[in-house]
Amino acid sequence: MDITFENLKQELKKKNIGLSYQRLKVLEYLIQNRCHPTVEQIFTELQKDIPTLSKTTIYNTLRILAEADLVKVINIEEKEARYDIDTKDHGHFKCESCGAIFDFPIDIDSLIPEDLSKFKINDKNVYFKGLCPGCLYNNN
Amino acid sequence: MDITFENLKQELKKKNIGLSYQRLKVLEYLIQNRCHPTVEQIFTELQKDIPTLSKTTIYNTLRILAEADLVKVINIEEKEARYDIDTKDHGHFKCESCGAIFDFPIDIDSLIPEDLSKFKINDKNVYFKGLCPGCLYNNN
DNA sequence: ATACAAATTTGTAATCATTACAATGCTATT
DNA sequence: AATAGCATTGTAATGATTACAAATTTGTAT
Repeated sequence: MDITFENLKQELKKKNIGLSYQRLKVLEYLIQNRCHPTVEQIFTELQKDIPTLSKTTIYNTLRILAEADLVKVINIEEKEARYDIDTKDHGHFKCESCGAIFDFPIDIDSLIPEDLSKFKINDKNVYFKGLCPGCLYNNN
Repeated sequence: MDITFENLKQELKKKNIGLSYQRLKVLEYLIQNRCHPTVEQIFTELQKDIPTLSKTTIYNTLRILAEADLVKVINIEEKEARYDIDTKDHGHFKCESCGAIFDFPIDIDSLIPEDLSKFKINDKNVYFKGLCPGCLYNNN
């Protein structure tokens, strides 16, 4: 299923999550900004539309969306969480020079070892770090 | 190369890292406690041996060991970092019920897609979350 | 051994993302 | 319009980590 605003609204309804203006704005932002934004980024941008916006609302909304599996939390950094509207399995690469986070395809399931056959896996994360082609080229 | 106290001491010398009592104690603790301990755990335990020990020393030591690639930082949790003396590639599974972290073998390199051929990969992490066999059995 | 410089440790204070909580505001239903 | 329940807001608390400066230890040259 495609990640469209309408589809996600359906999902929220299906899961009995109220479609408040703030929540829809957060969703909209995540759909349009696939750069794995931080709470700070989302807050700063949406504040332009909603002057009374509280950062707590962003935290609440993201927690609810994550619990409903509509958003994936990315803990690739030590300090600040990032959020991804794409919940399908894929890897993340963080450039240690420019800080950008890149998606890459990865077939995680094909590598799950026999050792885990008795475990119930709810969440799979593959994080790489290093230097992206641009920074390598510029010797950053 | 095996992970022994003596081998690690050699590594420290080779990298011009002073072999202070505190640093050796941290290494010793990590070798003997492969449960991916937190700073708090390491500090609490070593304090018994070194009453004047400061938590800052644990942080400093772990940062130095990690920079020297003698220890791997595990950011599988949101808040607290964990540390692993085993720097060879392997996956980590965190049980969301009991909190235990399990190692599992995984051939990460075979998964790296063509898309990343122009990236320099310095660090690879595979983190799963879910329920371990024990907790599944006990319906935790 | 002594003195000195450099490295290391220590303790306190600051930082900063996240969470707790209570008060206010909004929405839907009757 | 009244009410109840949910959502938002703002402030204060939490807690891991870092900054920093003083004190201690270590290594080295004399």
